[in-house]
Amino acid sequence: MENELEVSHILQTWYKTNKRMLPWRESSDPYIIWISEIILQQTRVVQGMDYFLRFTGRFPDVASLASAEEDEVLKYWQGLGYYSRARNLHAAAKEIMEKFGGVFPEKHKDILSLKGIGDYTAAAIVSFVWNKPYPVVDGNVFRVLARLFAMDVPIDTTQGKKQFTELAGIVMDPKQAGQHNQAIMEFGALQCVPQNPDCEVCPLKERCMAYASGTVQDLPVKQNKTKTRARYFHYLYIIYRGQTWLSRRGKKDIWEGLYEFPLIETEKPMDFAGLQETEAFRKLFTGAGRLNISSDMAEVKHVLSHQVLYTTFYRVEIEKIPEALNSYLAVPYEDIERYAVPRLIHIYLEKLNGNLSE
DNA sequence: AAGACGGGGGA
DNA sequence: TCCCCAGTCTT
Repeated sequence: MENELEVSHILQTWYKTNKRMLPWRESSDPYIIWISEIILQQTRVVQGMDYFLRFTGRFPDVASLASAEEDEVLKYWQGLGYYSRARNLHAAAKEIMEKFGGVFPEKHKDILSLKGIGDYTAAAIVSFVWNKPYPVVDGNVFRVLARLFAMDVPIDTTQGKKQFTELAGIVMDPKQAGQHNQAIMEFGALQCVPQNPDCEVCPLKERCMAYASGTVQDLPVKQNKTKTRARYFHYLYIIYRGQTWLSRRGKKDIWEGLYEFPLIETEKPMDFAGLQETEAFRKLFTGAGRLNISSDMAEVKHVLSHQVLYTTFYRVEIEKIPEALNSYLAVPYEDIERYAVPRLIHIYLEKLNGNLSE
């Protein structure tokens, strides 16, 4: 056989005996494949599994997703992160209803035009579902190819992406695109792992240029240096006759579309005495009568990919409803759980409920 | 071409 | 701690 296809055949053979049993692999429904691919973006299989089952249980097809409220879609995404995935999923479902008559499009170009679907996901869907010859290039593929061919061009550059995509197309057996794509990703996830891969049992050992030169640990190369900034959040859990107040986070910041308690953000760390003297605090509680305040959680450090949040929760009982709260959403306590909230707030609420039942 | 966007798990 | 995970969108 041609040397070009040999790698693909080895990967496919390896795949047949080593692949994991995963629910989305039982389906050939493009909708189901789509949902699984979006959930698995930047997300491990174990982390996404429950979300996939719940999400497809509640939204089994394009029509059910399209007709849902965005808040409910976000609720099903709560805790998973990268919430634009959920918003885009919802928007794309509506697009499919309107532009494609509710039928998931089959053309690569049409699929790529949907919100939240980029090169990787479009290739995954058309190859898995219809065996179309588009190579997938995800984190696994970058790693496998970088090592196999000792490619040291950084993967997070335009040049790098172009070169790896081209190489992925050359390595792929076009007649077995779906299985090949599944195989090379699974191989990266289970065998050619980022740290300390067991190269001695690797079926591509003899062909791996990085193995030959002892550079497996150095590949792939990234030039990316993400820097994080610190932010200081002060959440006010306001209590008045069985209700509290929430607001929906807006665009151009983290957690868009999720709900949270009234928030005061400060430039610097600040204790409660300092917080009380801020304009925002005064404005929020003018007309609230006497405040009965307790801090249920000391400062919590919450780490995101580009931010570190130093957060304090204050539980504040008020005597009257201040004017400023009219711009917030009044919610009975027992309804808080209906709203999608950031993980950080979910943890706070769990702790609060735990303390109540102790 | 760079940054932003969550949260979790492994070494 | 640092790195990475079946990436995409915005600036």
